[in-house]
Amino acid sequence: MSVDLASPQSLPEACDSRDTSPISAILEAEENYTSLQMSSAEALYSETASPLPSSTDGLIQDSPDSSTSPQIKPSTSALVGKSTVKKEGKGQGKKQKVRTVFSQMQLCILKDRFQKQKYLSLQQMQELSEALNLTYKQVKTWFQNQRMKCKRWQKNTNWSKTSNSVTQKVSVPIEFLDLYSSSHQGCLPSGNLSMWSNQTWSNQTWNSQSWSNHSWNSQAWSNHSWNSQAWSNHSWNSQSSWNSQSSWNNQVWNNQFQNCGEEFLLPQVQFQQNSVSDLETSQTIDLFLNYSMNIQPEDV
DNA sequence: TGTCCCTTTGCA
DNA sequence: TGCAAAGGGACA
Repeated sequence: MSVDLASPQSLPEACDSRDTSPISAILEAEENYTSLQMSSAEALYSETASPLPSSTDGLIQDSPDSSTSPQIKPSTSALVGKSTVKKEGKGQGKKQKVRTVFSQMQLCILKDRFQKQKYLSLQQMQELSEALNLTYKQVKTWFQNQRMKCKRWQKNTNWSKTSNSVTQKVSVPIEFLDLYSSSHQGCLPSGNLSMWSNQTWSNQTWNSQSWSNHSWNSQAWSNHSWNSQAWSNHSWNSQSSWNSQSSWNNQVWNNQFQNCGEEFLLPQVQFQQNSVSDLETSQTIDLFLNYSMNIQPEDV
């Protein structure tokens, strides 16, 4: 795949003044990216079975427990990742499993959100799914899979801690970073991708100098991030669907992640733990968009 | 009803 | 073949 998602040349539409909202712009950019990703066969398929391919369309809606999703909304375009169905054959009685391939942009936003919040309330999941043009169920499943992935990582980490305290210092960050660094690969400006590879990521790479070189500074982030006061004022615990178990788990998970080296692994000014809100979701999208367009936040 | 956990399945 | 989305059972 040689398409450069993030380069401004690839996203001319994102600068269009028709719709300046971050969501629209980012989804529009995503649409272009998806269309570029589509093979000719897929394009043909999407023509004949429009609006497929889309992870949110009929195939998903037909799933047995899709009725549990608070809402199923029709897809409007191909801006989501593609989903495929294996052509008929085995498993006549069983429904074919559809495996959605989330787009890079969707993964960026999902992972960014996950880093800040391991558990989402029903409403938050709904809003996120709407923003990403995914189904509620897909977002829920993604978060669950991600939690399991993290748990496995923690298990391996603990195991390697006890078995090899020497190599742990090196192996843990590399593995852990995969959760985060990989999530941004598709959103980065062209030419910088190598910076985000697991091999090259290091404290050395992301010192303050590197950040200033990448048009990001702490001031920009403080302008776009919620401070602790905002965080304390924003009570997502008040949501009706937020039960005590979820709340507890959320705290445990977030604490676990804070305690397992996140502050060491992540650039100091990158993703702040204290910002969890729907407003921030749009801000995140805004930031990703600006970043992908190589625009400094303070210029916006 | 959501989460955990394991498994199945599709794709690069 | 590994990864990741999704299925499904057990549990609270």
